[in-house]
Formats: sequence, C-alpha cells, structure tokens
Amino acid sequence: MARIKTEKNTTRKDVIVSKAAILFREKGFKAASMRDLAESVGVEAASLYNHIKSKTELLHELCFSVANRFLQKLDEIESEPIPAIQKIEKILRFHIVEMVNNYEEVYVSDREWKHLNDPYLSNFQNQRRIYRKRLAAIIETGIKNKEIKPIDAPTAVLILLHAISGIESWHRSKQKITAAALEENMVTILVGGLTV
Amino acid sequence: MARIKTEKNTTRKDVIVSKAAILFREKGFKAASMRDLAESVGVEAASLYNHIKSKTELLHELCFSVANRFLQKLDEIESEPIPAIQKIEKILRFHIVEMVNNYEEVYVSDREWKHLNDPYLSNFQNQRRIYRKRLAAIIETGIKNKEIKPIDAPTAVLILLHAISGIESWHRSKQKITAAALEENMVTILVGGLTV
DNA sequence: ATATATCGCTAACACACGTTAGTGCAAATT
DNA sequence: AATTTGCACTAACGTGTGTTAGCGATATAT
Repeated sequence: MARIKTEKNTTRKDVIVSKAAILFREKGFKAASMRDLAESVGVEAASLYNHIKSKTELLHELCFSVANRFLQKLDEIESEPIPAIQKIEKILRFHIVEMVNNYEEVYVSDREWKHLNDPYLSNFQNQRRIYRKRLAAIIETGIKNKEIKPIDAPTAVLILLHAISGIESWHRSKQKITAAALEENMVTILVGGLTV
Repeated sequence: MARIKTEKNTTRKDVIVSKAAILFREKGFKAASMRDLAESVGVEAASLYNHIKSKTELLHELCFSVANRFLQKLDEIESEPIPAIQKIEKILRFHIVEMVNNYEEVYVSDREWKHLNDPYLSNFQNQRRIYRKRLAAIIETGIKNKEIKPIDAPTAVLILLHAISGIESWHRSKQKITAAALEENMVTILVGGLTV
C-alpha cells in the first residue's frame, strides 16, 4: 500500500504517463497491458484509475505533448529571417535533439498514434499533415532561391522525418557515437544531400 | 461454405498470408485479430487453422520471406566489381522498388518483427544486425576510397534504411509523384548526401 | 461410382484484457 | 484533534482473444 513516489513538480499522473511511454515504446501500445504498466509503477492495475481516465488517455497525452512541442518550435523557426536551408537545418537539429533526449515519448508519438481514437485521431493526422506541408513549403522556397536542389519537396520531407526516426536504432545500439557526433553526421548527410 | 479462391500457383495459405500482410500493416500485428483476417479472406476464423499453424506463423512467414529477398540481393550486389558508392546506390534502388511493389509485406517485416517469438525473434534480429554491418562495411570502403564523405558508417546506414521506410507515407498520399520519380528524388538526396 | 482427403462450418474452451465498485488506511487540511 | 480528501487495495465484471474438437459437405483420386 505504498504510494507512488513523486518528485518535485511531478504529479503521480506524470509518473504514470512517463512509465507508459517506456512501456508503449518497448511493447507497442496494444501489446502493453495496464497490468504491465501497474507493475512498472509499483501498484495494482486498478489503482492507476485513480489518476487517469483510460489507457487511451495516456496515448493522447504522449502524442499531443510531443506534437505541440514540434509545432511550437516550427512557429519560432519559420519566423526567423534566415535562408530556407538554414531553417531546415535548425528544424533537423531540433528533431534530432528531441529524439535523443525524449526518446520514449517521441518514438511512441511517431509510431503508435494509429491507436488513437477519433476525434483525437483525425486531429493528430491533421496536425501531422499540416506540419509536413509547412516543411515542404520551406523547402520549396529554398528551391526557388537556388539554395536547394530542384527535387520534389514532399519527398524530401518524408526522407528527412523518417531518417530522424532512425535514431531509435542508435539509441539502442551498444557502441554509440556521441549524440553531438550523431547530430553532425545526420546534418552532413541530409543537409548535404539537399544543398545545391 | 464457399472455398477460398486461389489463382494459379498460389495455395490457400498464400492467400491468407498476403491478406494478413494487409491487415497487419493497417492495424498492427497485435491489434489485428484472426476474426478480422477471416472476414477479409471470406471464411470463419476457425477455418484458417486448416491452412496455418498459428497467428505468429503468419508473421514469421512475412518477416523471413522479406529478409531473405534482401539478403540474397545483397549477396549479389556485394560481389559485383563496381565502386562502393554504386553498390550503395543499387541497394538503395532495390529497397525503394521493393517498398513500392511489395509495400505491405516489407512494411510489416520492418515494423512488426518485435512481435516474433524466440527463437525466430533473435534469429531475425541477428540477420538484421548482420545486414547493417555489411552495408556499413561497403560505406567504409567507399570512405577509404574517397568516394564517400568521411562520416560514421553505421549512422549513414540507419539514415538510409529509415529514409526508405518513409515511402510508406508516399504510398498512402493522395497526389503521388510516380514511383520512378520518387526513386530518382531519393537517390538524388541520399546518394548526393553521401558523395564527397 | 466409390473412396479419400480437403476444407469450411458451429460450438466452445481458457485466458488476458480494460475497467468499475466498494472498502479502508494515511495524508492533508481545518 | 477532528474531518475531509487522496489513493491503493481486493474482487469482479464483461468482452475479445487465439485456438481446438468434431461434424458434414465438397472436390479429388482411384
């Protein structure tokens, strides 16, 4: 009957959500059970419901908190008065840093959003579509300004975004290069591949 | 009580496996039920077991048939007497074509292998690790020969492989560019990003 | 035409799942 | 010190799951 331990400025719900991220990442949303989660939190399954509404709520929480961070950063970078290719590089670096530091959450948001229910599902899909369109628009500006090779912008976007999600493999690999080195390598290849 | 229809040279099991690929892709392995699969095949759930041993067997079948195709192609390309960067380009093109033409299978093999059981699971993971090591070795040769930028080879590999898996998004998008154009765009960016 | 193997059916199983109800202790508030 | 709120517990529910057993019909081989 020991309570869930909380540190300063974290509610018991926060603890549950972040344990859920770990679990959803390693088993997938559907395969991760509330009993698994309860065990990893150190409590009985039913007790979780004193803090959360449902299993899906955990997924909402994770997906949208990640999505909001990315959207906010995009707002910020979009309005900077710098060349398009530099905007892309900044966004790229932000994605990489987020993936490295908030691995579990970002990964879950990226791979498990399919299991959201409407209206959250369509909402999330919309945000995603819009985010990609905005990235594509930046790339198209870069192409017009001869900073970027004349390629299909949506294709470039999907390459960038998926390449980043590969950091998952880096994260689990034994002999890692440093996060900073990873970032430089990715920027070299991807920005190098785009630049005219 | 109508039988599963088969075309020439396809067993009833083949039909089930390929319907399973579609289902596993769209719902995920865990979320796809045998009753779902049965419906999409046009039969009752129990009837499936006249042709298959278990749900997991379907996943084995899918994962390993894809893995074997890639390994075989890698054998072939590795032994060709051409520069490393051209080998990488060939492998890249093969991945892209496979992803475009055998979308469902390749996607499932890529994303759902976690749900394999041992010993298949460790087996698959091993094959994957080895495949990546061999790609990295080609890239390292390319670096030594000054064909490829001096980057971290394993990082380059994960960028390449994950970038390709982004074709998933292309596949579902409304206004597609042609498959050939997609291929050229990807090669431009990725090979361009690697080349010195 | 007869015999045999193939295959789809109904019924049911054991089990794991998400979740709710209700109880009582411990912490927080007054 | 008294009261209220927070929270973990046990027990249990209904549902969906993968899978098996056994029957009967149909296609295949003799």
